[in-house]
Amino acid sequence: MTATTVHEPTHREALWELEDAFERGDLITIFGRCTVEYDGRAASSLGLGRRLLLLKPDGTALVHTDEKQKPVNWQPPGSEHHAAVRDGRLRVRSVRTSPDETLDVHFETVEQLSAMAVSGRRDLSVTGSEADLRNALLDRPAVIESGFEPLATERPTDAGPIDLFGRDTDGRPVVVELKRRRVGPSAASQLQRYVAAIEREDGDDAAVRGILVAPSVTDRARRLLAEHGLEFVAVEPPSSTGDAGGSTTLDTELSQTDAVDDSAHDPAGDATGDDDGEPARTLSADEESH
Amino acid sequence: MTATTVHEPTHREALWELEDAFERGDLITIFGRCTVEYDGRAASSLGLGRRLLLLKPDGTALVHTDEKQKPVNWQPPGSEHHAAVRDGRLRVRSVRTSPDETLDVHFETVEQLSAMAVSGRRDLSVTGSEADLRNALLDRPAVIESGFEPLATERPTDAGPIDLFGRDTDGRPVVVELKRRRVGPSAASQLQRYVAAIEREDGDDAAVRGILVAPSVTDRARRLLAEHGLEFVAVEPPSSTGDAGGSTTLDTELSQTDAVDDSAHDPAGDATGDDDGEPARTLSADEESH
DNA sequence: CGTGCCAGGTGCCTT
DNA sequence: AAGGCACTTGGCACG
Repeated sequence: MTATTVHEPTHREALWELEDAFERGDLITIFGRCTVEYDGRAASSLGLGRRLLLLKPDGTALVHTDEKQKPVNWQPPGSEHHAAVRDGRLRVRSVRTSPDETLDVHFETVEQLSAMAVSGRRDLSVTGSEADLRNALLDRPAVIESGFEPLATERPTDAGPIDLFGRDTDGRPVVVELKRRRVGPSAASQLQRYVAAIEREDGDDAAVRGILVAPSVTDRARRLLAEHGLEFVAVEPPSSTGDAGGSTTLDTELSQTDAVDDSAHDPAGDATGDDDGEPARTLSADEESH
Repeated sequence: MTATTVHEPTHREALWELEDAFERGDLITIFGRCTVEYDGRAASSLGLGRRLLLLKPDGTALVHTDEKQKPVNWQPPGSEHHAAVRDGRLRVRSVRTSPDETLDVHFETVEQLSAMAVSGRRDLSVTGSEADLRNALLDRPAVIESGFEPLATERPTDAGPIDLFGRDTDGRPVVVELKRRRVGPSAASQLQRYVAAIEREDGDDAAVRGILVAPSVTDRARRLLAEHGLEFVAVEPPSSTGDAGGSTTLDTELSQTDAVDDSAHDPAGDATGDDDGEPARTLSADEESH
């Protein structure tokens, strides 16, 4: 049996089971009436109630109620779990250092205690990240702008690494900041910092352009972009469902190593057209008043 | 009994128990060998392995392994849980809309299924937040600067709400941005946006000062502050280390004013605020509400 | 280990 | 509902 459970144990029985489970490196769940106190980076206290305590062999401790996704209290991995019986009651204490933090769970009653041997693949691959978006744009740089030439990704600057750096058809340096979701003012500020850093470092007389690539942008961010002469290109992240008007959709089905050249495969009906103002994809922030 | 558990049920038995537990609004844990697939804002797939599935009556679904604090897969509150037996195996599906997201857990074997009736106080009071820091500073504005006069908190601007707004002894407007942790460049940008907003809105000829209040600042952020003529004041956030008692003591340490640029308005000495000659006072940011 | 930044961030609150 | 932001953010990658 890979899962052992005791129902309504005495506090001392629970303690024995707990220590055995710690020994085996099991994943442990304890359900019962308890109080919770946390003290460390902040401090909190939680009155008596039925909750689920989840203890992981890596030192994680999670206190869950019947609501919300986040635990009401927790302790990060690397903490040390200790169990003891004080005043006839089970106390589970999870401690870590730097910063010093302590989580105490005092059980009034233990209704159930389970110990499970957990194993299995933990390799989870998530697609749809910003890195995926970047790769898609490297495959099709024209999505950003016709003739845009990528030169570097994660180019380091004084202000931090630039998502995508390149040149436009006029040879002007272009800083591209990628966001996979609708962006607020902070992203505009971030782009502005990068542009300023490149202007300082390269010291070129050629003005540095800054382009924010995201599905959409909030009003404040749009104004902030305009203030700094930055641009915005609407691009839906890869593998996203639905299509918002005026934005380009990237499909990353090119994961096959064979580079199927589908450059002619342009789904949008709008002309790939002349380089005079084509507002469908690239819009200058100071002209698009909405 | 408030917790019912079945060990190694058949998939069909597990389904019955599950549906009963859904009906009762129980907190449910399922432990077994399973695969997990998620598709929505992103997409992921997880191969066969022993994991713990936690289903909450509010629609939350969490898949936990033996490591890490965050679940390896999840579904936020408001989702709908569905259970079914397909090909003789239990499948738990959690779905939500806007955005459309689906989480599928296919069980090869169900080793344990528990249903628990959870109730209890959920009122958690956390001290040490940014709001606490702000209250402490309202009590002792001299910590920011001798003679600083707070005028408003959360003052709205075009760039968003300002944490703390006031005037210095010369009557110049001061924008204060509070952070409870060591800050990076984004906080400096945020402060800069607020200062610019106030300068636009008030249109005063009096230059607007910006002060970042935080425990410490990274190098890049420091340089960024200097660039924009912004200032930094080191203040430790209220912490409750050393006392596990009921009332949280917030001892706000007084640190030296650290004017970043040389055009410092108030260099050296008197900003240490020793003019009020008080021993470090304990500031209660939170009335004993329970 | 600190620094910086993305995240399927989550949660809270205001407009 | 959308926007803006704090968070015991968590987690990762890099110097």
